[in-house]
Amino acid sequence: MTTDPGLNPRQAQAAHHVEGPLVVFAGAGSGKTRVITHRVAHLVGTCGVKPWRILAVTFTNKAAAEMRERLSALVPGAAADLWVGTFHATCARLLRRYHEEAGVRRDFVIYDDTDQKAMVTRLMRELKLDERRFPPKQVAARINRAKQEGLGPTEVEGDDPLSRVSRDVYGHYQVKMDACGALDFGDLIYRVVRGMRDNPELQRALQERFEFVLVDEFQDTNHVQFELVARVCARHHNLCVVGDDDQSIYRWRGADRRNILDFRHHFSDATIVKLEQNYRSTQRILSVANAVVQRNVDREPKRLWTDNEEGTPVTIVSCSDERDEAQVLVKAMGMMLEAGYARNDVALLYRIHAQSRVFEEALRFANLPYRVVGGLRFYDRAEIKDLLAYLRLLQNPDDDVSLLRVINTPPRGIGKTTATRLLEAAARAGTSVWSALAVAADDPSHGPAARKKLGLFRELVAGFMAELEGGAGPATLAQTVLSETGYLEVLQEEDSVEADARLENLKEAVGSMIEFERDSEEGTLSAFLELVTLQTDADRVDDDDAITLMTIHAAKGLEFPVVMVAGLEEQMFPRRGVAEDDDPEELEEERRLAYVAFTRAQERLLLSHAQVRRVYGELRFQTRSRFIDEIPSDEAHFVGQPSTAPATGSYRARQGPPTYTDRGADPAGRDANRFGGHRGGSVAGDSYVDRSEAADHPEGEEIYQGMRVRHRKFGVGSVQSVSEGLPPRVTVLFPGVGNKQILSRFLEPA
DNA sequence: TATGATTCCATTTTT
DNA sequence: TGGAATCATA
Repeated sequence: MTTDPGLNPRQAQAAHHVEGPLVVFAGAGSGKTRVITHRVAHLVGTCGVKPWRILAVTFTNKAAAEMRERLSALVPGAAADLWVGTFHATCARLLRRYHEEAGVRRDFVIYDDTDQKAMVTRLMRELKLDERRFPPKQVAARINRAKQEGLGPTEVEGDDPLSRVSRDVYGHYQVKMDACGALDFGDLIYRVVRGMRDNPELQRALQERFEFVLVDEFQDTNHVQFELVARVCARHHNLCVVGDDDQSIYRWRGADRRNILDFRHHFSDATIVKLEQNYRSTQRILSVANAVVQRNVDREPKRLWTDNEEGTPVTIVSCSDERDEAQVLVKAMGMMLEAGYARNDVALLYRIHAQSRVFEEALRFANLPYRVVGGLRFYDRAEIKDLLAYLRLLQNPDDDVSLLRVINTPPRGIGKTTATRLLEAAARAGTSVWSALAVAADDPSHGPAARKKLGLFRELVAGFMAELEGGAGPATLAQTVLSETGYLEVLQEEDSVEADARLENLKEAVGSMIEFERDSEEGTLSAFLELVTLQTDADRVDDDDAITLMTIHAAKGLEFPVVMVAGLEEQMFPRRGVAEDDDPEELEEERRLAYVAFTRAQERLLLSHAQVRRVYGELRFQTRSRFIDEIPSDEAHFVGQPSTAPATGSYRARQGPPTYTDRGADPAGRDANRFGGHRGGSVAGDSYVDRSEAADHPEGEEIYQGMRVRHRKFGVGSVQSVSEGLPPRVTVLFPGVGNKQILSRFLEPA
């Protein structure tokens, strides 16, 4: 057995495992990615496994890209041939390759959740079902749930009205989707699995193709995903799964932790490896995270430990209300920056998106650049979806959802009445809307004006299709579509800020298509469309120097030197819905969520709670979270007014209420120097006073282009540019670091 | 067909 | 409370 440099014994054991099932319980920050990549490298490099016989599945495109990148460094040349991708992307690829065996169209389009909802809504209207009683959203959720369980329309259980309706709609939905040549996200996986169930040929082909299978984040897999990998591995038994049951936070999406917890029962000869050494966080941060998650009953026993420094105590701040909380945390952020942390080092995490607003306001007021992760995705913007709908329509005219989206966008006089008649005609004939459109010219139910307009639209689209046939790429097609439909013109004439932003977005979209044509092998429209629907904003680069705001869910897999978690109050976090059902499973998931949040922190962790909070416009008196009370008091430092009453509940009473010291000027925690000191700066209690003085006395005139300045963290650099305004912001080029935007008060002449 | 009024609803969202 | 989505009305 070779010894990989820099792998600890456990990591090496996992990395060098070759044959047979393997489960790796990888605690937060335990070097999981290293293990995975080294194992693949070992298989290819040492064992001589052909890279294209290895399948590695991740949950995000980002993780897939990262894995591929790291592998190309370890095993040059092989990385391109490996099957690395998300469940969805991998299945899409398989379905294209084996479309016949799996019984899907080769040129299928992929519907995202919005498209799916549009389809369900339309279907329910056609079926004359009461949308009030049975919200399409819920029905769609039922359909998705069924697919996650690997169940078809007839196999869905439940006798309540919603279940019946959902079952009914599900059946019709699949027929309709088929007619449209569309697959939703759930279908991608479900159809592969069904193909394998129904067609032994396909099953055998896939089993033979993949000699080694590796699944990351296995705690987040659902039932079909489990069935998929189990079937694929049934022949070679070389299934390696990696994950952490304590970080399972997607139960509500159908993820089942039993997949990893019971792995040893499903594969009785499985090797079990636990990675418990954490390389990320200080001892105190870990012990706080451990204290919270260890209260869970249903978990694989393990305890994360570290050789890292003890670190500063975790700071817990009590605030009067959510605005106060925002002010206090923003002030603390300022101190961290003064102590030498970069803005990119600091993250603010919260349980729900709605919490971000107050923080955004406070950050804007303090002039601190920030970025909010999540929210509206680029490809979800209306104008982008419009453009993509046109493009999808060209690829597959039977795609009803896309057709209906653009048939009157921009407005071309095809109103509701005409559209409804067209839909009815399609339903009567049992065809796609496009087919109905072809015969609409002879359909007497449309008036002469309507017929003419429908004909014009059909010709317009047919013209685009001819261009596609002629070999035009996505960028060219997009430009043609935007100009010939009058889409650009309408926006230009509107001449508003919003319209300009839309034009800008469309430009960016076309730009990305040009890039795609240049960089990708195929460069085809269908390849582009697939990429775009399976991609999220998480993949977009975020290299600007800013403080990061996001939900805890979005933070999974990331790490930051400084992490703040807001809103540690009962009902908020742990989150409880209006329906006061005490589901212990849900509480355990909240606890895992807290564990994920806390273990994002490398050096400093700050938690806050408010005593009063406005929720849906109503004032609510909050009790601090039980999670706070579960933290060992010698690991924490309490700041601010003590909370009203300690949380009550079934948990063990702590050793008496925590003692909060006066918050005063020190929300960042006393004695910041205790931590290592390599950050150089102190987070002195009075440092924010300097900041306010600095704001009163702008130092703009003292800083000039080309000047050499010193920053506590980045060292000496040269000023590239100075922006006007209060406070003045300076771009400085630090050798070896790059350009940084820095407030002038953090700089001194060098 | 476009706008303003009204009503409804409200965790988390890897694809 | 605030936003999105739907409805009513010119």
